[in-house]
Amino acid sequence: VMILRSRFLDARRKRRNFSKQASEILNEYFYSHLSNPYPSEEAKEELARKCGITVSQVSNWFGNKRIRYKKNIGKAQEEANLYAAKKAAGASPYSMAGPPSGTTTPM
Amino acid sequence: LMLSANNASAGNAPNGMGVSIGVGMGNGPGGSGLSSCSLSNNTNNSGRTNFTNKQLTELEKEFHFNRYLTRARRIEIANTLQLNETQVKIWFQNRRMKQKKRVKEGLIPADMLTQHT
DNA sequence: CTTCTATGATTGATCGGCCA
DNA sequence: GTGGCCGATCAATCATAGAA
Repeated sequence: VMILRSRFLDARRKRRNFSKQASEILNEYFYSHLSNPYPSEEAKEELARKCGITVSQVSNWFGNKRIRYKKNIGKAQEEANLYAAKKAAGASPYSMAGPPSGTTTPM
Repeated sequence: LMLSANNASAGNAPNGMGVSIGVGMGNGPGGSGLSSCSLSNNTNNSGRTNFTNKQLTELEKEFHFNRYLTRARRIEIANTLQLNETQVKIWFQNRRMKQKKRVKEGLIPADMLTQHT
């Protein structure tokens, strides 16, 4: 193992988890579009703004989320489906309540 | 040494995820025994090749010389580094995308293309 | 403080589309 | 038709933050 950690210089070293709210926004979008969790460039830009992260980070998040979601299915993942149930896509007539800020701006 | 930033970029959608499996892959290692160090290419259990430090260094050097490869150059490099032409080609494509990403977000050297230190 | 899990980033390789 | 490139994505992996 000298087999280097040429990746030492990788930026992975200093990673910061996203804020709780950012994760909330991302998960909300993901579960609201489970049938097609591939946000457009524009959608990514908006998510990035709302979350206070870069578009690239949004892409990374979705990439990881899709794969990891798929690797579970049948797990508590469906539990997280609560996100969808709670805020559903587009317009939830009833409660828009929920967690934090109601930055629910569909599109 | 160079800087490093992060990111990736966004994307739009193929559609329907679900069953994406099917990783067809095309070439297997050709069936080799194990991959250690010496001969043979060291591909992982999966089809991913683990480039050595030397290979990466050479590729990087070549990239700074030219961001695009000519067929001849590609063959030469592939030979020198004991890689396939395809691997070299793909490495350059990925490298170009990576640099673009860096330029897009991070502030990377304004002009490095015209190359002048 | 140590161990284990969750999560962000990196990267070789694939897929579809476009163009010379 | 053929081949390279681009853009997005996948899939495995790395390295660390955070929970137990």
